[in-house]
Amino acid sequence: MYVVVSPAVSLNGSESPDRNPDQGSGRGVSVVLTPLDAAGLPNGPAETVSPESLATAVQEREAAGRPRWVWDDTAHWYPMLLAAGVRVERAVDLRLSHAILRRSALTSGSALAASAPSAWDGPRALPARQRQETTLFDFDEGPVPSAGELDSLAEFRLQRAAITASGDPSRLGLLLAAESAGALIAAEMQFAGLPWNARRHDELLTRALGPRPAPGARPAEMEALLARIRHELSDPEANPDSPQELVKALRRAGIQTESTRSWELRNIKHPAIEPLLAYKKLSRLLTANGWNWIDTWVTGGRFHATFVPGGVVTGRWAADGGGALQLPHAVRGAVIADDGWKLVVADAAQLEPRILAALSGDRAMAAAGRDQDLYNGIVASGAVDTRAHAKLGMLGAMYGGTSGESGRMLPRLAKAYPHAIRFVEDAARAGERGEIVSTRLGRSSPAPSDAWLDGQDAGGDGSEAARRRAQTEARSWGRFTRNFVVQGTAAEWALCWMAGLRGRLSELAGPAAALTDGPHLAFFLHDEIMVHTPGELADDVARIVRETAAEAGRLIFGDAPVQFPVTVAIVDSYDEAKD
DNA sequence: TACCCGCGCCAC
DNA sequence: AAACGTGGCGCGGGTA
Repeated sequence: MYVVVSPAVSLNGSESPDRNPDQGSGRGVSVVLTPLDAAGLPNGPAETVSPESLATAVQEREAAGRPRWVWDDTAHWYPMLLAAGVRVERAVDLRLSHAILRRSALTSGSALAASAPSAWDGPRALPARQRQETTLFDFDEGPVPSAGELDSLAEFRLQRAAITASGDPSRLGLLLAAESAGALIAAEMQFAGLPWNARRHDELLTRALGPRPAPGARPAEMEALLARIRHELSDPEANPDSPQELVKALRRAGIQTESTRSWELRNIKHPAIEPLLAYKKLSRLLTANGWNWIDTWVTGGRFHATFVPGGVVTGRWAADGGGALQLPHAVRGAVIADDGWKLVVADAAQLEPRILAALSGDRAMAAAGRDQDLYNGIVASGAVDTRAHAKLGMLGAMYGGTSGESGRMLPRLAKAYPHAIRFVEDAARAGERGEIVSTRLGRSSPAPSDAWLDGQDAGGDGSEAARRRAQTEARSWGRFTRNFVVQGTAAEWALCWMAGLRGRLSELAGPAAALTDGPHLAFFLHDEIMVHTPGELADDVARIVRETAAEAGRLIFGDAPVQFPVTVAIVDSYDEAKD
């Protein structure tokens, strides 16, 4: 059973749907709930409810039969339901699904793929704090649509038709279910927030930087380092906050450097370098995750990150605000479970090479990862001599690295794991030819831009410079498609993992407790998840985390002989979880 | 004042 | 040792 949730639109246009109404203000249009069968045909009476009574109506239907809620944008509808204490089990996010189906090679012949760009290709609903800062619609392509174009019933039927007619409905069906579940999870995680102890964070900052300085002033530790830098450079004006000025100051002191990047400075022998590197480290901590960050992002002991499902072309999530996907290890000690609660932190071990082994059907690589660290398994097979080399080589193979240690490992890996290496090489060659590549479940890469295609044309019969530029661009796009298939399929695995985990957590404690009263997902980072749970359930959660990881592998790869082990830590503080 | 871009660095 | 994928973000320094 599906129920479409859509704004009521009157024919005279006096009520127009607003994708970003002021939540909770009472303004906004009525909402229609339309029951549908799997083919998209009505199978019950539609009901019109006021915005104020939407949550109650959803709650009632959820309790009665757990329908699959169909709406244009989870980021628009679900936060207000969550704020009212309503959790839904299943949903279809039409906007996220549309983005996948429009581009997928599996649905290239569908009416949906052929349709003109519309509001369905537009951006997600924005969180409240950004609404005044951005225009409502900001399109990369196509005209600005009228809001009335967002006809969720029609779009749902278009999507069902595209999926049914695709060569492999089960793959796309799984992908869209996982993507939509991810949208629910993202909203729930933002609602619950990551437990964040501002006092502990302040202690960490004070230990590293000194006490919080007055606004605009440097912390004491940075001031002390600055004095040392200036002394060692014999330059009382040296300014490490400006790369341009710093390069000049370094050159005046006889230090030849092209940039002020830490890795370049690290190779220079000069007494100013050590305090300079320390200064840069502290400066980064201060500006990115210092006291201002706490003031901006921590409220009520929680960091309410905005996760953006589908925000990355490969299908990875992006984040918006607070740098949620780049929380530095230096402040993870401030992530502390509530009293009597635990953090269950789980990390998929060597996820991407395992994904590659499964994608390519490379039995030797699958064997290398069986019941052990995959990189150690590669060493044990005799292909390379150390774990570091195995890791470097595999990352290079998946990223398209050619130089250094990584490039030197490639021939050995290609010999030991020919199927795996050929798989990524094929993806790279396809990209270089301008072709599209797809993940296991059917998310396809974007076509190269017109500028890229023009460049390739120009390289064919143009000057030597044009030819070289074309080759450089071709190889660059090849590195993108090479990585796309692995990173994108790893993202699918992670979505399936999370979706399965979410379901099992709600079974464990009951759906009523699943928002914040019981074990719930609190954080996600590409191949790592965190559950905030009452302490007495932590062992159960840890077991479920492992089981759902294995299930995700079976869902996507069937009985492929590749394991997907996870390292699980039950801790009070995020920094106790080993990386 | 508002915007834009390059730099550098954080995460995976 | 630094070149090889996906991102976000704050800053300095420039422009409109």
